[in-house]
Amino acid sequence: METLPSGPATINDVAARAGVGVGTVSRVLNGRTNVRPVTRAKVLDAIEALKYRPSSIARNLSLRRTHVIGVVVPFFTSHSAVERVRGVASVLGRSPYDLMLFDIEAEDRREHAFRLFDRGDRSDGLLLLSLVPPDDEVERLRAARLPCVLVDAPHPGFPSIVIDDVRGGELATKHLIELGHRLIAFVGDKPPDPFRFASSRDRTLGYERALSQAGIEARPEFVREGTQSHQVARGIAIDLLRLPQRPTAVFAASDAQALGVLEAARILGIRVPQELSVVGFDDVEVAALVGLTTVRQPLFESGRRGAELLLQLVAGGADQVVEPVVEQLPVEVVIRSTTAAPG
Amino acid sequence: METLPSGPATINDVAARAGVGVGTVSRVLNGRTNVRPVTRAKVLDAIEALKYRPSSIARNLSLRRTHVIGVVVPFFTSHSAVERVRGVASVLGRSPYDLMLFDIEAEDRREHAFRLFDRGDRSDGLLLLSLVPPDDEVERLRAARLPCVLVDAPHPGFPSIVIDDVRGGELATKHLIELGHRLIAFVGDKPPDPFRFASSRDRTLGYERALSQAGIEARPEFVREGTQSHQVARGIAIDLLRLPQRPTAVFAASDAQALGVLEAARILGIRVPQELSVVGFDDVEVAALVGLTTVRQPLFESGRRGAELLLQLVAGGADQVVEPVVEQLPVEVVIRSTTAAPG
DNA sequence: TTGAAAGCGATACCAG
DNA sequence: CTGGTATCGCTTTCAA
Repeated sequence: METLPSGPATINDVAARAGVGVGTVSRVLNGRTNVRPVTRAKVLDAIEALKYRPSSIARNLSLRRTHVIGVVVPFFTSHSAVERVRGVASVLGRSPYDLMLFDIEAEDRREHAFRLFDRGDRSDGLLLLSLVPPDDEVERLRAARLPCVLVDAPHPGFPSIVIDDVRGGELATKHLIELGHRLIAFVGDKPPDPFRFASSRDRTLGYERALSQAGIEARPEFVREGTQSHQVARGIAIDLLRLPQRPTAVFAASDAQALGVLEAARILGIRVPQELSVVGFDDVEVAALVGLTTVRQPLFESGRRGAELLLQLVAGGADQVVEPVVEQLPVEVVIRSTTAAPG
Repeated sequence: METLPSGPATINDVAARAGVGVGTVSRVLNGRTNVRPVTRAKVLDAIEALKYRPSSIARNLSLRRTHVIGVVVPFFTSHSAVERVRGVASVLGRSPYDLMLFDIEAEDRREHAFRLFDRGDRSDGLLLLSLVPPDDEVERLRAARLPCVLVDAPHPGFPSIVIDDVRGGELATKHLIELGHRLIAFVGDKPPDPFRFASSRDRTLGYERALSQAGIEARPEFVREGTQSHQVARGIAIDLLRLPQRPTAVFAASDAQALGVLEAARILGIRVPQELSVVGFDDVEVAALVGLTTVRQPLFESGRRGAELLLQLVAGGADQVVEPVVEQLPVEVVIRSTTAAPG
């Protein structure tokens, strides 16, 4: 009979069976018009009979493209990151691109750096969420002409989707000031590691600016730093709320941290918002559920826009001139039930 | 001087520059020992000078493996799915495998079916979360000898990680019965589409079983079906709570739906748990935050185990005999503050 | 319109 | 030990 089917059918098998050349099969596969209908039919029959499916790997090699978009995200454990990834997925889902997820939290930094950027040929484009690549990586990315877009992190070399964190921090703090608060504390992130982007720091800046604009003296003991986890934030907040001169309001650099503050208040028997006002940042889904007043940033939208922009770059080809545009998304305070005038 | 560097350096460039054959370069690259130190040094120098990085694509083609694990997830918008993916990511992060995410919610079914399983050569293994593949796909997966593991969905052909949904539903309902409730309603999913797994249906079964065991007559008007979204569940719950004979307790097939029920109660001014008890299912993070009594299933753990099992299969090679073991993870009721004896 | 052949960039076998 | 060459499965000139 025929050659024994060792493994899945290849384009050669199809060509042989249809009695044509591989080139012709390829043309049919790619919807080229310059194929006689009769020939096309023969090829289609062979494909059907052999249950042939083209190998995307071989295709990748030949075309020098992967149809994959890489999404690099630190700390995939955070709600905000997930929300952004959702935005990305919503765009890629309607495109021919697949989504490769690189969670650098889960792996050793060195290994990651090696693997991810090994050549940049695992994906046709990279979306970096909330992290700024070190300079040497930037250089390699450019050398590899790999389209890149940053979300929630600024970099002079790449287009980026950001928000005005300073302004966000300012808005939150102003809201508290306008309610009449004067003793306002801040709970934020630790100083960032080389990879992560320091959005929290900018929010601190906004906090300080709002205070000084209102003529309120900043108290060093009111500014605390920890990690994003609400557990850690809770501990920090407990310290804060045990101060001899206790703050009447807390602005947290993220909703996760704000939730920790809320827990701390509950533990200490401090009523919110009567005795303590709390403002978060992000407006993750939980915020609405627990009635947390917060600064909303368009998380899903940022992922969506980032993906759109990246797809555009990818489509534009490697030779286009990419200007590192900075797209700024709006922020706004969403007032719910964790803030009120000081008791 | 040398050939102009059109694109990144290849293994040929390295071989030429080092004055050796490509075979030797490949050996060095792959850490083979049978290379003279001097030769190795020359190759390493050339690699360094050329900033050469091997092409993973070409590697894939030659090796016939991708070092990618595909994770197929419907409804990536749900917390439980995300939690599972986290579990998967935690395992893959410490492995040489990358994670490709296929969100079939975001794309057209037909397109998906074509793309995802086109040949199965985009990944070395597939993890299917909460969905059962249609029979023809199963056949293709087997034909392609692509290792597969199901999480939160049973199938006679593949190993799977599951929980006992019937028992979960039973436990939840029993908890309510033991509190003294007799008018217990159920809010669950719609009948499943061909793809999605019907865990909700099994939970209904458990609900019914618990009722009958307690000698409580099941009321058809107390069993409602909608979607997973809490918005829809809220609407359904409002209907339910407006019934002439209103239930004193509701068991929801997921925490998302339970949150909808909670909202409904708030809207109607019904106090929880005094006038209405609510039990959810999953124990997503939010559940703890809002104090929801729920049936805990190990979401993260299920992803973790699934990934571990899959990696094992992948390592085992294509020729091993895979018995479709079913691994069952435990469920338990977590009692918080949304359940109490009927008022 | 179509077939033959040359890449794409690695791995692996086979002599030497 | 090492170089040469076939191979992986597809796309794409280049002639015919």
